[in-house]
Amino acid sequence: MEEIYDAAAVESAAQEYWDQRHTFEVREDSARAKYYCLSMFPYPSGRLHMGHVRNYTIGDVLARFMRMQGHNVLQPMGWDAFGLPAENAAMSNGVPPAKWTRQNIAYMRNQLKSLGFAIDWTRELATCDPSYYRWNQWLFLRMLEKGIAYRKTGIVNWDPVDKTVLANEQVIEGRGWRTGALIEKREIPMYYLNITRYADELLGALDDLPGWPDRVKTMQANWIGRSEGCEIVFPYAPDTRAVMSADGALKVFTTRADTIFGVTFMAIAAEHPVALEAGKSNPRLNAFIDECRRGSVMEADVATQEKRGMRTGLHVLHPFTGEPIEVWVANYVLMGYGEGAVMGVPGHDERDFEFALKNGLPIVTVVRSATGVYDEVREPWIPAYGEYGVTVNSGEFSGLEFKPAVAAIAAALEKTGLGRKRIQYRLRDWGISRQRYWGCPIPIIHCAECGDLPTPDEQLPVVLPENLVPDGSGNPLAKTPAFYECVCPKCGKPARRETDTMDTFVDSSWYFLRYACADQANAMVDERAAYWLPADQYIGGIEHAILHLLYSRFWTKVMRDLGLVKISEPFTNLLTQGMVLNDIYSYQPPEGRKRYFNPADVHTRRDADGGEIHEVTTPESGLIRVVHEGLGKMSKSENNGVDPESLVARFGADTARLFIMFASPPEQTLAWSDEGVQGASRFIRRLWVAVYDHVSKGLPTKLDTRALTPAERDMRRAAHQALAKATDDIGRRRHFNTAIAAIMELLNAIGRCGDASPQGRAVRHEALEIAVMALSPITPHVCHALWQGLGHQTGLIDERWPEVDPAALVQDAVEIVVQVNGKLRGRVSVPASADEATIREAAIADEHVRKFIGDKPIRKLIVVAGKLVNIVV
RNA sequence: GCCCGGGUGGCGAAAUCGGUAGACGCAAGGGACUUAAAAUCCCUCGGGGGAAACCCUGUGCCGGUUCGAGUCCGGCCCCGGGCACCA
Repeated sequence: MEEIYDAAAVESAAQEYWDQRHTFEVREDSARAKYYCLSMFPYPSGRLHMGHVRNYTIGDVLARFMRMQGHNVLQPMGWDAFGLPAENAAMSNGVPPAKWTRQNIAYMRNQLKSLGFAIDWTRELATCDPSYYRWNQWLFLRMLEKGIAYRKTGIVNWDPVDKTVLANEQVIEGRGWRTGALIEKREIPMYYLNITRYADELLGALDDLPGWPDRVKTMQANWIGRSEGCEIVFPYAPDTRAVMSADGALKVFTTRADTIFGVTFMAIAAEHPVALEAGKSNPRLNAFIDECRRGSVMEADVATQEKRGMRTGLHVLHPFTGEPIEVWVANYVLMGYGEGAVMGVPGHDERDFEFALKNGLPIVTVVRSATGVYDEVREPWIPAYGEYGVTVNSGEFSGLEFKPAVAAIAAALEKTGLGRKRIQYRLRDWGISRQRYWGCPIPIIHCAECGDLPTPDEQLPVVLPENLVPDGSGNPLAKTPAFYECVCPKCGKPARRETDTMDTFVDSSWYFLRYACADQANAMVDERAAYWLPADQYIGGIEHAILHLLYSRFWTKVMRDLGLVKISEPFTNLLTQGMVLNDIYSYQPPEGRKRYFNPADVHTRRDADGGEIHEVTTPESGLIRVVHEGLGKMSKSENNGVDPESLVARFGADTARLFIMFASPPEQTLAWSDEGVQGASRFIRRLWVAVYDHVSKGLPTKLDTRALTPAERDMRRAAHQALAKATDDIGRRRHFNTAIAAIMELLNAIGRCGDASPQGRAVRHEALEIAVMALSPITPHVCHALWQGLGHQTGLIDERWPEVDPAALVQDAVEIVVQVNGKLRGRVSVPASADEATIREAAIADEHVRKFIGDKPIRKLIVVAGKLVNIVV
């Protein structure tokens, strides 16, 4: 082996070795245990960033580790290739999204290859290829047949200047990002997937996912949000009936039917038909409705905005008392969620309480506190008002606890047809229509006479033209007759093709199935999916904890119900990687769009008061001062990614991999800093030198474990302890940083041991082999070279993971910590086999401990076997 | 606003089931080697006191449970993620 470690030479040699032997190409093999190691595929944004390196190194460590444990390992890679950034890039530089995307894929593929991941590249896929997205279209049509896909209206952000629909990300403080125009809500027809049909199963099946982190399961359960309650009908009063020129009712859902007698107002959404009718004859109300219809559709905005309302002057009737109740329009009630109406119980709901105070509405106490905290609800609000208690002022339903009250009220409502018990989910159906170009076309044909028809299967795929360049003024597909002009499959007359495309979450909801059979031209999936799925390990960012992971679970269940797969859940084990954060710097010019600057280009200095000043030199305006917005996940939109390329060029892929794995455990959020990269590089060089020094003196004699000196036994124990720790940390705990620390400690121990005797060299040889093998999943290239340096002809990746020798771990004596009143006062060494009485005596006998006991009587003495004694005086 | 995480030295972190707080590394300071630099090796390194032995104190803040709390419970503060059209 070479004396000097040359990362570039070592890495290209190792990669060539694997490539030539097609080491990571795998076939289905029913005789071997399979291990499908899946990482979330990247969006081809242009360059890898450290979040990708972290994600794919975690996957690679597990793939290589499991392979060395004897599994048939599949680790695939692909591209989540449709999406908004390609259109944005097209707008700024005139390149078609397809070209931009494919260039990025080519570049990033090379970056991934330079990092030496054990990927089967023969299965690579990109979601923008017709051979992939045709199956989106095909399955969508099957869903349409089953009624899982359907059409209804939905609300979108509308930019009135560019006359285009904007993504939430493109709405900044209520204005369009390019035009600065105030955004309006607009209702348009869209396609939806009926995920709520699966709500119950998606919720219940979380219990069958022991390999998922609790925090993800909790988030999903809360997102689905099952609540038991009542649907209650408030019939129109005569005034409302007159305005609506029909009979009707406001329908609400509530989990607090026990408070029905506390209803003092009704709140409806601005888009509600009753609101719209009432607005026609009331200009002030109409203006308020208009105001509500502007602004954001985002839940975060709706929830934080000031709660405002205006009376309609109309009334509905209380289902029990028949009393008229005033109907208000409120900006916090959303039409898209439930029936667009809620009952207002200011006595026992905090939001209603504030609304009532502000608008001078009556507050009625209808629940008596179970703990006697209050008699009557009055200002200010206290949390106890919202708690369960016993009903009062509720007519025949007074004096009941929560559950019996709800049961009695629901039964009474059912009798009169004015309500019933119902289960409601917070989860809403998944709207998949996007008024955008760079996505999978929705395979629908609109015929003036025959209506909306599915594109016949034999005409699939509906191919997206790849040469268009969006300009920000709406979907270019809608301006391209060659795309949208078509023939009605039913009547043969000219018809118009749907120009909306699918949400890119559709693409990512099943790509992991396609990897099993990416070359299959005649079906969405084939029998190979049955071999590989479910994925044994899925790895990806915690930011996908809800949407992507929930959609993938839903999609899998739909495919199961269509008989396409046998599995119900796609991912057996989930590792949610913490985000790699970096500083965000921005500059808001007096006019136009906010610009973001990469932290690498920002210079920070201190002003006279010690405050920080951040500056960037720009070609067009010279030195400008930028604002530090804080830390955020590395993303293209905030331009705070760190390209690993320079790190790889300077130190090599192994150092980059080792550094990111050593920085923290994978689930933890990581604020980016390259401090410490020197240490990773240094450690690899030290390992190289240790192996070189060892083998340059010739290969050792055979190890004879019975003929070791105490020091040699210590060395051997250190090696096997490190192996045991690394095996457990990688295989079970997934704490790669402490596995690395254990191997560092081992190398330190090897360095301290100067034993040059034949058995001393044999022990060192074993220890070095353990260090090289245990580190190999993390730094595979250098370990590949060192393995050959240690005298092996084989490729390390084809070796079996070493076994811990239990005999090597045996210790004669153990150190026991002695506390007096919980404070550390001494340490005693006792035989490993010592019983409790011996330990107790040794502890009390310790001179230093006695000083602290003094002449005080021992009141209590706790012995923790093998660890600690606590003496209480 | 709601849901989910996190907060430990100058920095990244460790402490796996309530039992020695700071393993392993970075940075810094001191020293060795060198004409010099780099690299490498050795020593110091939470704060306070002390010549030292050692003592006191310390895991975001306030309170509690326990022989013993970074870890469990209650209340807060701050940071990050998600909130359905960024991916």
